[in-house]
Amino acid sequence: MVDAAPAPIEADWSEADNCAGALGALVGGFGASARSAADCPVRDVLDRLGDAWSFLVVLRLADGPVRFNELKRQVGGVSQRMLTVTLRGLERDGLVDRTVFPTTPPRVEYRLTALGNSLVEPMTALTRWAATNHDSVRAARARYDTLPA
Amino acid sequence: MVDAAPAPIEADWSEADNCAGALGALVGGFGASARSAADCPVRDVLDRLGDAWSFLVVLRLADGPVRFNELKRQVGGVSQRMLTVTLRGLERDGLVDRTVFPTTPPRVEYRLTALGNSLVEPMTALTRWAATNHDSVRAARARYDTLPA
DNA sequence: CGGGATCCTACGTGATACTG
DNA sequence: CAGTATCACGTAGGATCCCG
Repeated sequence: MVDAAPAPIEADWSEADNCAGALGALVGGFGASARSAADCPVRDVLDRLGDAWSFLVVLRLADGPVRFNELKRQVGGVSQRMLTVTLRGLERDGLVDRTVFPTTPPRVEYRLTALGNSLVEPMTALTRWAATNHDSVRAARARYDTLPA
Repeated sequence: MVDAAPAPIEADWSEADNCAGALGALVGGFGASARSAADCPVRDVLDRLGDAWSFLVVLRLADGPVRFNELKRQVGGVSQRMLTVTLRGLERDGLVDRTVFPTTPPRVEYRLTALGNSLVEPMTALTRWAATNHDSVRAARARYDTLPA
């Protein structure tokens, strides 16, 4: 198997207002009711999209089905193992569909599920923000780094 | 200092189409031109929002200024160090503003900058998606985990 | 209260080799 | 081609102590 236990994060959020304020309300209101990260949608879902790879893979898959190695090339910089792990995770979460063609050599195609596709739009919003404000961020960094030691 | 080197990721994306397809176009088109992660807006920005903390902190800050320990409690589960590191990162990126009141005991307030605020909306889109589809994701996981060994 | 400095460990990650 | 298995490393992150 490839990395069994995902990490048994089990802190005590009993007093935490994890899903914070206005958005907390939007999300459904947590705080005292949330027992673990899994109970907080924001965390649960974002923890997965958190790792750059998942995000990039979904983005790439938004263009249509792709084969493993093609995907690997297009994403770029991802190791075979991480791509596999990432795809398994996305598949597990029902965002990606994996199809194996019993040919030789084997052919495996990955594509977004309906659920996965519904995620593309919100992700695009963030991506667009990134594109639009990339310069501002870089400028801010430069400024910050040129300050006192 | 707190964690100097951010991580010298310097792979060779020369052939990679990092910002993928349709969104790649939207983003500005990379591929052969991109030399490092820093050149890809999606990666550059998302790598920061990637870690759950940044995302959650910004979300919380969207409700208004907060003091350090208050923020720590509200986010929940974050260690003092990580909150500090996270806030420094956000400050560096120009998303968060840090104000120190020279009182005793010290009082430090964090609030979103204009740039930070502009990020709230796209983040909300993702958050809303998470809230809406959390059940589907959990269901998918349960299904996946009950399959063949 | 806010946070800097240290120490220490787990696990994420890449490189490599093997299979069908 | 599409993985799986193994190993070895780095660093992200938690715990702690202390200072202004």
